[in-house]
Amino acid sequence: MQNIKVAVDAVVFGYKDEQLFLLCIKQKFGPLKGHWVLPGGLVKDKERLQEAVIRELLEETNVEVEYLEQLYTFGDTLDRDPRGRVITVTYLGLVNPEGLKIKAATDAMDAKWFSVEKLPSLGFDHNEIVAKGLERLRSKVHYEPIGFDLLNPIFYMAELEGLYRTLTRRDFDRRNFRRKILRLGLLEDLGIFSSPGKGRPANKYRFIEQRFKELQEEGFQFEIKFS
Amino acid sequence: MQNIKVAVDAVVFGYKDEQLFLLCIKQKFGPLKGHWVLPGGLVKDKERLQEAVIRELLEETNVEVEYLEQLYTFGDTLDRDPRGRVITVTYLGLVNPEGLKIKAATDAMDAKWFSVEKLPSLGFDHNEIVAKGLERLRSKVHYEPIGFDLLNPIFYMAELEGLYRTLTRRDFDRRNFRRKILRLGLLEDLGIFSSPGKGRPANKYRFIEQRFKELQEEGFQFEIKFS
DNA sequence: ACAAAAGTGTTTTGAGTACACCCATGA
DNA sequence: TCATGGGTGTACTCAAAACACTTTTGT
Repeated sequence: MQNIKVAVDAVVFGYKDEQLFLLCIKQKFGPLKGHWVLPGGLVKDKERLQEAVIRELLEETNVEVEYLEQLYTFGDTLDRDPRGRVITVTYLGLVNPEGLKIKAATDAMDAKWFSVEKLPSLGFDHNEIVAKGLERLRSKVHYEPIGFDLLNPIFYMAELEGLYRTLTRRDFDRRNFRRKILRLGLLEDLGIFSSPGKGRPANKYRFIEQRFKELQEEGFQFEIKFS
Repeated sequence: MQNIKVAVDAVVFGYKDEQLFLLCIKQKFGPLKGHWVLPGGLVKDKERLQEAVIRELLEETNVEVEYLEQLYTFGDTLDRDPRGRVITVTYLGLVNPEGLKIKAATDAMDAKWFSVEKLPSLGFDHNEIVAKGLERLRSKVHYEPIGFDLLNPIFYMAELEGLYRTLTRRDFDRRNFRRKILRLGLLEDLGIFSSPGKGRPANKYRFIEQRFKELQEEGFQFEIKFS
């Protein structure tokens, strides 16, 4: 008779000011009490996997994600928990700046956003999971328009540019990036908005979800590369 | 107390003569007795997931794969089996022509290679799993050199070309493909071999695994695209 | 000699890159 | 007016695409 438990864990990223953040919670019970870990928990018998992730995220962090996809299933740590073997189906989630802010308020609780550059040592094999999530995000951003889920629905070109700079960890020409991403025909120019600071006021843009879906039907492949 | 069982299933592809084949087995017991399904089964308590796949493949089909990677975890069919909920971690496997032949001999048993073009209706949600596997294979072949695992270690350029034609379902210029793949610097020209049929005898080539790993370290990205 | 398949060469196009330059605001 | 960042234009490079052509075998 098989004795394996099934859990879900979420690698949720947020973005702000050229920095990528990871959502963590502080363990309250169990052998890892006091350690930081990823949000997650056991799946209920009558619950879909993705539902379980969304539920745990709400319960533990009060965060709602903009984007969610299955990442990988980790199940090779045979003796992680003395009470029995656990395999965990992990998900990659993205929140926009709203989600990021809300959480900052509940900061005093047991959930916190960590800069990806200064991650603490997480419990279980969660650092490994984060690595997988980061890798997925960083590679996927090249050939799927998921970066937009980390921004406000309406954004400045410089923000999109900064996001890509942060995620790809590459430096590229501002002007060429602009042209490259505009040529895809997926951004709507919303005209000039109030100036955010110094210099000439900038236009804001919007990702045209609908247009993307249309193009996708025709076999279009989103792609943005850097030298 | 959670009551979920964990299984693995394998989507194993082979290739021959411009055709892609899928490995299936005929169910001997249970409610789906007599139906074709993917090789797989329950994971043992002290067994890694990938080990379970390899074990099941050997037990059920006597096939050894050349390549194996985790595909996706299906767990949303809450009432698939009356005896309880099962989530299944699926794997994508590739065999070279050797593996394909061996199996053809055991044909009379309960394992069989089906042309992907003429797949039967599989039990459970296995057709959905195959779709996922096909999609993964077809997209991954563009940016990772996994196609070679479907060929003999030594191959004619025309074979490689046919493989890419089959997988991408696109027609492209023979000569441009040749140049494109040679320019990557990952193939060793082994010189002229015996002529396989009509026409001028062809050179054989070998994928230089070692060279690929070296380049990968330097941040090289394998990529082969078609218009 | 001819068909068939392998291998090489050439032209054209267009995206990627690296720049210089102009524009509109705040101070 | 000057500094600052936003937006536009242009020359160069090089891979991708579309071709014609030559080479080497079997029949």
